[in-house]
Amino acid sequence: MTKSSKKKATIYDLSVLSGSSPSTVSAVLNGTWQKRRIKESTAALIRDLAETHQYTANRQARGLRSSRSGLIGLLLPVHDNRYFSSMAQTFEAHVRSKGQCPIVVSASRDPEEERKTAETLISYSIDELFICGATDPDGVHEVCETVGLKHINIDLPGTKVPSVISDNYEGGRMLTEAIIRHFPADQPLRPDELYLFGGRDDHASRERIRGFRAVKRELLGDDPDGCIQPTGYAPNNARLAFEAFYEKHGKLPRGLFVNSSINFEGLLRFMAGHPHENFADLVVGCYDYDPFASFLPFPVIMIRQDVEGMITKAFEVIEEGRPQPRIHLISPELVQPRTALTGPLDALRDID
Amino acid sequence: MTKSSKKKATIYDLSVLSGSSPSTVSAVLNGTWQKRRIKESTAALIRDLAETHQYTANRQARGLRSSRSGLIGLLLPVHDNRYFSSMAQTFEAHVRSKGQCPIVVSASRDPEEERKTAETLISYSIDELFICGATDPDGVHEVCETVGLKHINIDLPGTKVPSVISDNYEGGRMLTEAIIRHFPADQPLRPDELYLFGGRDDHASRERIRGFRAVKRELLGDDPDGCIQPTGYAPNNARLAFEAFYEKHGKLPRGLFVNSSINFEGLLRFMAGHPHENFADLVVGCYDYDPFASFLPFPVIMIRQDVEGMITKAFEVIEEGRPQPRIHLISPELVQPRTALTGPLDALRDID
DNA sequence: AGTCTTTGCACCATCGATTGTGCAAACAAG
DNA sequence: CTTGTTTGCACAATCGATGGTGCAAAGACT
Repeated sequence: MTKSSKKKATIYDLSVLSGSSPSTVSAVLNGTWQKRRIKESTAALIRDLAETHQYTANRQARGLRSSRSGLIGLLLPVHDNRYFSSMAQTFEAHVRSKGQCPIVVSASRDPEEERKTAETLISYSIDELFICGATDPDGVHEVCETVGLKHINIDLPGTKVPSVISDNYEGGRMLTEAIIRHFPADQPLRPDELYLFGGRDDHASRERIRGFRAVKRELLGDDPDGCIQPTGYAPNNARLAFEAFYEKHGKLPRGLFVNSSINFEGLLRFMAGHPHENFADLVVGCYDYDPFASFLPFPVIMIRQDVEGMITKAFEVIEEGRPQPRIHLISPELVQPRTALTGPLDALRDID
Repeated sequence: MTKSSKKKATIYDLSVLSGSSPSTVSAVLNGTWQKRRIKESTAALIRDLAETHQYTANRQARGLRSSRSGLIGLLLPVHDNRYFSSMAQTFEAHVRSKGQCPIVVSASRDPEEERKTAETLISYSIDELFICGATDPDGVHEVCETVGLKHINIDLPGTKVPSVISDNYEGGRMLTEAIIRHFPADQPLRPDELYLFGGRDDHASRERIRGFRAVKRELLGDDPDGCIQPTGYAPNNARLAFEAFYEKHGKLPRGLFVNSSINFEGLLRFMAGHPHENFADLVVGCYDYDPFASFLPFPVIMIRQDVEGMITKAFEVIEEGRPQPRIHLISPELVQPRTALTGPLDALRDID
């Protein structure tokens, strides 16, 4: 077993082996060697040694010195849902293509935890932070600001730095209209038959609700307050709301605008508890896309947010110097029932 | 704006402010101060200063000195799927509860990328690496081994270090049996009507196939080779396989064992292309659980792998000194159609 | 041959925290 | 009052890479 085993080679090891100084080795291996007028032959020798000894730079040492780490952070509410996991997948691809290392962490929609998590990432000297779906983006902003960390909001906007979010108003309108139009003309939906469940008092929910109500008024002529049921994002709270409605009316509303796929899981839980109902007349619109949900036994119209578009835009905006804290809207897409869209995974090849 | 803004406080700053030496400050703030016989009053003073100046240790500096980073890595094939995203979610909770920081990265099932990614993580001096679903776990092992990094395999086993995986044989048996038994006695499934699609030549697929074939032979008396269609994991390859079958036979097999939820997406894509088929007689078993898939218009029996159990076991095993490279089997769970299980998200509270 | 310029590289401080060691002051024992 | 012990902390080396500065040797020029 060669000496190369067991401990990583450092520039000092290579310096001894090559007969050059550590700084020369460093310069050669980090690309600044031309600027330092190192001979090509010296560089070649060192590169060779680095190769055979499998040298890779210690990022902590480099980061300590340069106060940059090569890490780019993504702060998510949760991992376990197709919207956010595709966010992670897309984010990772972008970061890796820039030659940096993604670090994706979730903070459970808890403002306190969001700040704590950001602090932790900061303690690793991350270079940039993408704040996605944060409950308190401006709180996270504070902690970034005090250390001069570049950051940007995604999915839910803040007021201090730029935000890249879905056009939730337009999406809410599209989805609501699609639900209404899905009913045949001879059995049109009444205003009190179209409910919105899920979400809470955040920007996205408010905008979707605004779109929902506007379209209801335009197309159905009325928009009763009681049809808005912001139950939060927990599946079980959504389930309880459906239970309560069902208890009271003996059925679900014919038209359902579900605020997210997580809330939609609450609807599934409700349905699992009512195995003999067939929900024949039901039309569901869900603000999020999940391929399996699209093929459920009742019509499910979905909104797919343009994750790729949002991430791309966010990277563009964050590169600008000190950009204005404006909101960039990215148009989402309406997805008809029984549609299997491709996603970030399709970009990967499958080795067989 | 107080001086605390703009740049982070270091132990040197606090050392000046408190009149103590940097080493004293360090000892107080990292908990080793009792061992160093620092007076309680000195410690209190320093803790106070640290608090008001929002001191947090620079992890890169600490890591450089101690050659530990506080980072624990999880290497995934992909993020964007409920199985792996729940893996990430669960992993993260465990790591955070140990006071460390999770770093989750995906490597697209590509052996080369798996090794490269591990190298990158190593360059950040991660403390442990969990290798999940790797195509070449032993390749990753090599790179970990040379630097003495603790690691463990999950989901797909290697031969060099312990592995914690699903009991895929038993799971394959359960799922196959459940599919067969789902057909009424008067219209029993014939051996050539039960196909397995998806997966490839990895340990998990082989074991599932072994279970599948064993049960077919036991219950149906035969087990034709042609019924095994390992199409890889890409949704589109699975779709093409379904397409081809349909082309040839004018219908799908009545019984379908789909090797993963990603492959199942291939089935959806196929179905989207055949909108007028109703697939009335179809029974699908899927080796993975997705709540939405469970409620599709045909019976879908699923296997939920015990992610929480696997992660917990993996943490136990990795704590043992130099454990044997044995395989730990974790039993998966059979999930009947129309079942909405709770997941890692339910452990989070929802603030309203 | 003497001066000036360029080439090629070595030296050393530095980033922030950790940790082994040394040592004065306070206290105890004789 | 002297010697020995404990308390409480400061000092300084160290982790690995970076980058400013300095300087000898080689080449150019007069």
